[in-house]
Amino acid sequence: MATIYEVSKLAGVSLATVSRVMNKNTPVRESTRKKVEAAMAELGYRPNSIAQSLASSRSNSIGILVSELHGPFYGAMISSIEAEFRTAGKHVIIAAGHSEEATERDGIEFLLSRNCDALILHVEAVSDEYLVQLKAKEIPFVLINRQVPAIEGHCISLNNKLGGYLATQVLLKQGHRELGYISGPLWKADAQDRYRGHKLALQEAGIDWDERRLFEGDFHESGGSDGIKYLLGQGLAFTGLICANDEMASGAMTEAREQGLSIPQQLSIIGFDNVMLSHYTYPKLTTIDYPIAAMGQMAARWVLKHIYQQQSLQLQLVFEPKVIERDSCVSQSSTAR
Amino acid sequence: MATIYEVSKLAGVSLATVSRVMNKNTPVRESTRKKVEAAMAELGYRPNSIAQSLASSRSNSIGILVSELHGPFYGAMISSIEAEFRTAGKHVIIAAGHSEEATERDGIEFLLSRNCDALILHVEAVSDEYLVQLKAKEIPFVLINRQVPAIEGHCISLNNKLGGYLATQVLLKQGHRELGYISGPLWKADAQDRYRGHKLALQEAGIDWDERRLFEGDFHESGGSDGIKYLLGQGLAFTGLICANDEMASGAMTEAREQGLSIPQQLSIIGFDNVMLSHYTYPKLTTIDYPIAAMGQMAARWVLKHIYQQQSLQLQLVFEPKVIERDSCVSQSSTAR
DNA sequence: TTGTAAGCGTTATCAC
DNA sequence: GTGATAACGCTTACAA
Repeated sequence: MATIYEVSKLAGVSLATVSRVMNKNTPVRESTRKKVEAAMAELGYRPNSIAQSLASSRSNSIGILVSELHGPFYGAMISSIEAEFRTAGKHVIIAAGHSEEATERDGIEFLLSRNCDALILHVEAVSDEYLVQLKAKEIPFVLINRQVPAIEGHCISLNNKLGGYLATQVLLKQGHRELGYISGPLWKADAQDRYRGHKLALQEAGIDWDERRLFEGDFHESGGSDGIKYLLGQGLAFTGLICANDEMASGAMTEAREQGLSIPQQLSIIGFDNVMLSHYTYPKLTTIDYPIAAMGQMAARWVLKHIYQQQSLQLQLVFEPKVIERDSCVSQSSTAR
Repeated sequence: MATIYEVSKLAGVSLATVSRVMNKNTPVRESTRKKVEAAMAELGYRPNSIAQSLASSRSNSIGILVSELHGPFYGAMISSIEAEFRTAGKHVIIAAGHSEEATERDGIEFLLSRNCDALILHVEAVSDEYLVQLKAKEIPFVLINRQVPAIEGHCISLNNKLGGYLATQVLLKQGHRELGYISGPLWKADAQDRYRGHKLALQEAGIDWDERRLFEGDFHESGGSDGIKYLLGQGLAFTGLICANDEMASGAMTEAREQGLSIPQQLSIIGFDNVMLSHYTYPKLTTIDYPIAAMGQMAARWVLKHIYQQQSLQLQLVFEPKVIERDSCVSQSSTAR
C-alpha cells in the first residue's frame, strides 16, 4: 500500500502538503493540489486510517452496545445508526450486552478499549450510578431508551408512560372495561413506565385497579403464554389484554387460542413496540409504535453534533409513541365471553 | 490516559519490557512481571489499541458486510460472529450493502479503508469476477451463502439445492402432487439452487414440470401475495405451495386466507430459512432450517484460523439444511379443494 | 532476561 | 503556501 510519503515524492512536494490536500484544512495552491491528486490517483493511494487516528487522536469509530444483536428490535436501530454514520465517514463497532450487568460493563470496557470516539448505549442492567460515573471519564456517550436524571442531556428516550396510556385507551375506547395487563420485568424502567400509563388510563376511566389483573412477564413469548394462563386462572373475566411488548402479545395470542379463545372475537389484544413480528401474527397485531429507527438516527446525530462538531444538527431527545391499529382489537360490542 | 511509557517509569523497567508483559510473547522474569503489573494497575493503564495496530499492522478488527441490518436474518448471523470474535479479543465493524452492486462495492471499500484484518461478506449483487479480483488484493475475506468456484476455499455456503429438494419432499410425502412454487429472484444463485432442488424432487416423483406453477418473487412478503394471485389466476389446482423463503411464505399465507383458502386445510405451505417470523405466523410455518448462526460462527473461525493463526480450529464450509416441521403443512388426505 | 532504538503512517506546529 | 520535524503510543529487531 502506498503511503503519504510516496505520494509526496511522486508529486514533488512535502509530506505536509499531501496531508493538507487530503484534509482540506489549509489553503493549497490549485496547481500543487492537482499534482498531488494526480499522484494519489496514480498510486491508488488510500490513507491509513489507523495512522490518522493515532496522529489526530480521533478514531472516527463509534461503539454501539445493544442487548441482543438478533431479535426484531435492535436490527432496526443499528441499521439507522449505521446509515447515518456511514454518510459521515464514521464507522460503527458493535457489541452485545445481553441485559446482564457484568456483560454490559464488559461490553462498555471492550468498546472503550477500542478507542471509540463515542458510545451509543442501550443498556438495561447497569445502574444509574455506573452511568453517572462513566460520564466523568473521558468518553462521551448517549443512552437510548433510558432516562437518567443526572445526565438528562445524554438520554434519548420514549415516553413509555404515554405508550401504556395509549394502549389502554385503545381498548377502553372500544368499550372494553375488563382488562388484563401483561407487563415486562418491573425492575426495568420502561416496563414500569408503561404500566404506570396503564394505571393512569384506568383511573381516568374510573376503573378500579386490581392487582390480580397484572402479570409480570419477561418480555418474551413465554411471558405472554404464562400471562394468559395466570389471568385465566384468576377466574376474572376480561375481554381486553394489554401486553407490554409484541413478543409477549404473540405468545399470549397463541396460548389464548390454545385455550379455546378466538382472537379478536373473544379477546382483544394489543402489543407494544411495533416490531416486525407484529405484522406477521394472525390476526395482525394492533400495537404501539416505538420509533426505534428514528431514535437510533437521533443518537447518531447527537454524536455527530457533540463529538464531531456538526453544530447545525437539530436534536430531539424525547420521542412519542403512537397507536398502530391493525386487526387484533375489536369493539366490545362484538365480543362475547 | 496513562501510556506504556509512564508504566515503564513507575515500574522501573524499559518500554520493551512492559510491552512484553502485555503480549506474553517473550519470557519475562516473574518478579519484574509483578512489578509491571502492579504499575499498570496503579495507573489504570489500558493499552491504546490504535497505537498497537499501527505498530503491529494488525487492527484486530473484522469488517462485516450484510445486505440489511434490520430484518430477521442477518441479526442472527452478526450475533454469532460478534460472540465468536469477542472472546478472541477482536472486534467487528459493520456495513450494509442493500443488495445493490454499487452499495456493496462501496461497503467493501469502506471496510477496506478501515484497515480491517479480514472481511466477512454476505454480498449478492457484486459479480464473481469482482470477488476474484478482490482476492488478488491484500485483504482476505470469506463469503457467506455464496459459491464462487475460483475461490472455493473462501466460501461458506448452504446446500440450497438440497433445501429445495427437501421442502418439496415434505409436501410430496404428505401426498400432495399438485404444487406451486414461489421462487426468489432467479438471478440470485441461492434462489436458483433452491428451485433446482424443487425440480429434481418433482422429477424423481414422476411429476412433470410445469412452468405455469412457478412464480418468480422478490424474497419479500409482496412476492408471496403476488405469487398466490398469480397461481390462482392460472386456473390450476394446487394443494401444496413451496416458498423460497419465509417472508414470501408469510405473504402467501395472508393472501391465500384473504382469497378464502384455509391454511393448512385447503393449502399446505412450506417456507425456507426458519427465521424468527416462521414461528409467529398462524399456523406456525413448516420450513427449512438455514443454520445461519452456525455459518456465521464458522466464518468467524475461518478468519481466526487463517488470519490470526488459530490453527487448531476445524472448519466446515458447506452446511446442510434440514426440515422443521410445524403446522402449516398437512397430508393431502385431509385436504379438499 | 532486559534495554535501546528504529519504525508504523499520519497530523500539526513551527518556521520560512 | 509550503517544508521540516516532532509528536502519537506502541511493537520488534538487535544488542547487551
